[in-house]
Amino acid sequence: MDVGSVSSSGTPTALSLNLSAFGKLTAADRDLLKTTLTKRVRTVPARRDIVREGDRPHFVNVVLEGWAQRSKQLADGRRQILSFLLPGELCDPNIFILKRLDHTLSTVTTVRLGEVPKQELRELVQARPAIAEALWWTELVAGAIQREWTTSIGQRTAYERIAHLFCELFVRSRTAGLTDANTCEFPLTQSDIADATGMTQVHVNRTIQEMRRDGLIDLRSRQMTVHDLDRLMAVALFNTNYLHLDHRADA
Amino acid sequence: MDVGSVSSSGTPTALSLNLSAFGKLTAADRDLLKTTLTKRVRTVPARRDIVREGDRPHFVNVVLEGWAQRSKQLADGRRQILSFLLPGELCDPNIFILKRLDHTLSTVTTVRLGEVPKQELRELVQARPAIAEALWWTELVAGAIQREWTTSIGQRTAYERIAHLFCELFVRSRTAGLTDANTCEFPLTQSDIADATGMTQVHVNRTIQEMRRDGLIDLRSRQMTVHDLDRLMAVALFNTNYLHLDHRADA
DNA sequence: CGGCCGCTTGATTCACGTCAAACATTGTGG
DNA sequence: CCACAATGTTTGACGTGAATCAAGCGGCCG
Repeated sequence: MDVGSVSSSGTPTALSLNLSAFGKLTAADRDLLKTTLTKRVRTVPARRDIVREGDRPHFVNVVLEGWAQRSKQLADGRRQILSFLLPGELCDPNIFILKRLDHTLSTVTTVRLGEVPKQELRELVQARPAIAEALWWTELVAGAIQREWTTSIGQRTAYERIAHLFCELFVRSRTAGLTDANTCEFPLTQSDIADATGMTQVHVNRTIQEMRRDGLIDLRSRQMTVHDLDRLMAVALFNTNYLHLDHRADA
Repeated sequence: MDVGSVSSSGTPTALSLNLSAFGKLTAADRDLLKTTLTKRVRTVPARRDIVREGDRPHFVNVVLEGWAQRSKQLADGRRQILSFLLPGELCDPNIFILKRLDHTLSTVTTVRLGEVPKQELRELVQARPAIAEALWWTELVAGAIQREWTTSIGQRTAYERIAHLFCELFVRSRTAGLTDANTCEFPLTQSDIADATGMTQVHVNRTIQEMRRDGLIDLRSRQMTVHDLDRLMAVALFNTNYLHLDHRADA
C-alpha cells in the first residue's frame, strides 16, 4: 500500500478538526468529538473511491490527513469535481437523512480516514445540541461553497476561475492551520483542476503559466506559494463571506 | 401593486407544501406545518428582491405561489442564478445557523410568500423531530440540486444544459402537482435561462430554437410543453436520483 | 535504467460570445 | 380601444476563448 503521501506530510501535525472550531462548542464537546471521530481510523491510498454514487453509507467519514474530493459523473463519462475536502473536514453528515449518495467521494492523496457508525454519531448529536449545530454549520458552509463554485464556473473566466480555486484552497488551508507563511500543500494535478473548473487540462496548463508569469503564484512539488494573496483575491473576485468563518471560535 | 400573475395562475390551487411530502410526517405534523407557514402571508411583485446577500434575516420564507430564485453577483455585476424556487418550497431554513445570507433571494413572478419568525419555527422544530427532519431533507435536496447545477455548467454543452434545466423544472413542477399533462408554467425569460446556465441570452435563444426544431419542447406564453420527456431526459443526461424523491410519502 | 504519469508546446477548429439592429408581444395610460 | 413604451425574442455578421488533436519533454518510482 502506498503510504508515501502520509509520511511526506511531515511531522504528524496536531489534529485540527474543522468541526471543533464551531464557536458554540465547549471544551468537553470538543473532546467528545475528537474521541468519537478518531476511534476507528483507516488509511486509504491515493486515487481510490471511498464511497460511490448510489451507495447507502453506514458510516460518517472524516478526513484526518490528506485531501479528498467529491465528484459526479455523467452517463457518458464526463466528470465534474464538486469540491475538495481538506484535513479535518467531515465528508457526509447528510447520510442521516438521505438514503443514497448522489455523488462519489474519492481520495486525492493517501488519506487517513476516521469512520463513525451512523448510530454512534446520531447518539452524540442527540446528547449534545451544540455538536448537532456544529455539524449543520459545516454542512451549510459546504452548501455555500457549492453555490460559489456554480457561480465561478458560470461567470468567471478561466483565469479568474483558477485564481478563485487557489484562493479558496489557500484560505481554507490557512484556516485549518495547514499553511506555512504563504505556502500550502497542493496535491492536485492540472487534470484535477481541469475537472474542478470545467475546463481542459491543456487550457489549465496555459492559464497557470500565465498566472506564474504574472507573479501571482508558484506551483511545484505539490506545494503552492501565493506571492500576493491580496492581488490573487482581487483578480479572482474573491470574497471570503461565503466561507462563513464568523462562526469559528477563532474568528 | 401588480397581482396579475397571481390571478393568471388560474383557480387558487390547493396549497401543496413540498415540506409536507416528507414521508415521516404524520397528518398532525402536516397540519401544524401548514398553519405555521401560512399564518402570515404577503405578496411581493415580480422581479423584486426578497432578502439580499449580507442580510441577517429574521424570518423563514416559503413560496406559496409563484416562482422565486437564488442568485449571487460578482463585484463587477456579473450575475449567476443558483436555483429556482417553485410554489410550496422553503427558501432559507439555514438562517437558523448562518448569520448572514451569502446570496440574494428574488421573485421571478409575483409571489405569495409565507413568513415565519425564526423563533416560531425553531419551537416547532424542537417540538416535532419529524418536522426538523423534513426541514433538513429539503435543505439537503437543495444541496444536491446545487451539485447537479455545478456539474451541468461544468460539463454539459449548451444544448444539454438547457435541456437539463427544462427536465428539472418540469419534473419538480410535476412532483408539486403543478403540471397539466405535458405542460407546466414557465415564467422564465431567455435572459433568466442565460443567467442560470452561464451562457448569453443570444445563444440561449438559438439553442432553444434548435430544441424546438428537434421537436423536444414548445415554449410560449409563459408555458412549457414537453413533447417527449424521455427523449428530453436522454439528451440532457438527466437522472432523477439527485432530487431524492424517495423520501416523499407519495413515492 | 526504463516506464509511466504529469506537464508543456504547437497547430488548428469550433462553440459560444459580442455587437447591433429589427421585430414581436404584452401591459399601460390616455 | 388604440398607441406607444417597455420588455422579450429573433436575426445577422463577426470575433475570440477555449477545445481538440498530436507530439515531445521531464521527473519520479519501481
